[in-house]
Amino acid sequence: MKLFSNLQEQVSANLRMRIVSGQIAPGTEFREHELAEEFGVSRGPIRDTLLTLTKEGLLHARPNIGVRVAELASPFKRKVIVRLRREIENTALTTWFEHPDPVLLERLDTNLAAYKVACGGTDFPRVVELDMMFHRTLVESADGGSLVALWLPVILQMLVMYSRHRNNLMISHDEHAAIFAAMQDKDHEKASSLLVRHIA
Amino acid sequence: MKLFSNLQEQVSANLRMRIVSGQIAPGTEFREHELAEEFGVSRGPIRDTLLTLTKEGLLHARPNIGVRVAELASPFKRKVIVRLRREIENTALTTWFEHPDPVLLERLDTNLAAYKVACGGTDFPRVVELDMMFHRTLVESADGGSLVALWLPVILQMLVMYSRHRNNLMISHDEHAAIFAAMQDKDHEKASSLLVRHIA
DNA sequence: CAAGAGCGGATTGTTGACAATCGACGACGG
DNA sequence: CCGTCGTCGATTGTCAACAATCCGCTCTTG
Repeated sequence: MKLFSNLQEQVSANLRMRIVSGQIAPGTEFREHELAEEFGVSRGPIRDTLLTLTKEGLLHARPNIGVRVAELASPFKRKVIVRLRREIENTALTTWFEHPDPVLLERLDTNLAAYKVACGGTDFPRVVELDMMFHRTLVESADGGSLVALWLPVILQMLVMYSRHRNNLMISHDEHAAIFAAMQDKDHEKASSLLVRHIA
Repeated sequence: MKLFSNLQEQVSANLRMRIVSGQIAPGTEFREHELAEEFGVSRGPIRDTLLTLTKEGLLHARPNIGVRVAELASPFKRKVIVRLRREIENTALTTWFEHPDPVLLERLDTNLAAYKVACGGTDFPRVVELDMMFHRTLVESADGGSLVALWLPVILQMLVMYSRHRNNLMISHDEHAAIFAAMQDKDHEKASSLLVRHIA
């Protein structure tokens, strides 16, 4: 089974994680031809990828000039982003507590297990990916995942800011586990409080 | 002076406004070849356009199948979107009141004049565009416009829901004018209240 | 008659070549 | 010596042809 049906998604997923995990520094310039050669594809899918990541806020594109990795968000933007992310994820959490579906708990449990394993390994982008996947699973559970598209650019901005420090992601796992535990206990108040504090 | 440097932006702006203003119904399928013929360009820029509008939430794309105009947002999603938009725009307004720059007032005044004229005309997409531009100008004024990218998908979703009824947009003008007046009077409380109530 | 494999047309995905545009460098003139 | 203009190389923008994939239809088969 192929994970991605087209090249654009493969390249996008790869580059996205490399940027978000801090492997590529802000300001780095991308040349379409270089990327095409590196990934062994033509410039077509590369152009799609650059457009995608630009819309996600990870790249900054200027017509006829080129594209570069976006600079870190300003303190002002950070504050707004934190509030937006809290708004979205806490809404999803509240929705779940209205009809607590055990399927979500299963998925989060699976994620936490994989997260713990990844923390002991050396594949850093993988750790970032699992961190993000925990929250994505939560957001997807509400209203058929209609909020994911709005939520994605927000969390990507946050990850690119914080994932540079490995320590954050280890702490992150414990906080995820605490939120999960509160959900298992059907303690809405506590889970919500932990989630909001986790997002900062 | 050319308004857009490349074809993709021209086509995107055109289609975006046609969708947002309700000229193209949700569910409508797009064929790349047809659009290419209609706009007199090749499929390349069309593909970029479809990708762009998909990321903005106006289109729904399935790999190897095709793309169609996205369905109207669910009531759940609407509530979240309203809160997100209030969060962003009210933050921008608050920021402005910290250092009230008359340049913003000028721009809003210009917009209101054009808005009023457009309301009397027949170019409906133009009216929608000016409605959106009022809020965009506000959001752009804060922190060098860093919030615009996050704000865009949100307002597009709202416009596509409400712009189907011409009446809303006439009322909208008066509410814009009221917000503008409160800003002129340096009445933060009132302007903020009007803005939040306007966004619903 | 129903279910499923296989064919055919239509549509998207990918590619390499060609055109347009921009930034840097150097020559020229004040 | 400094500023300006023009040329050149590099890079992005556009295009049309080719390949891969999917949907609907038909034909077979139990």
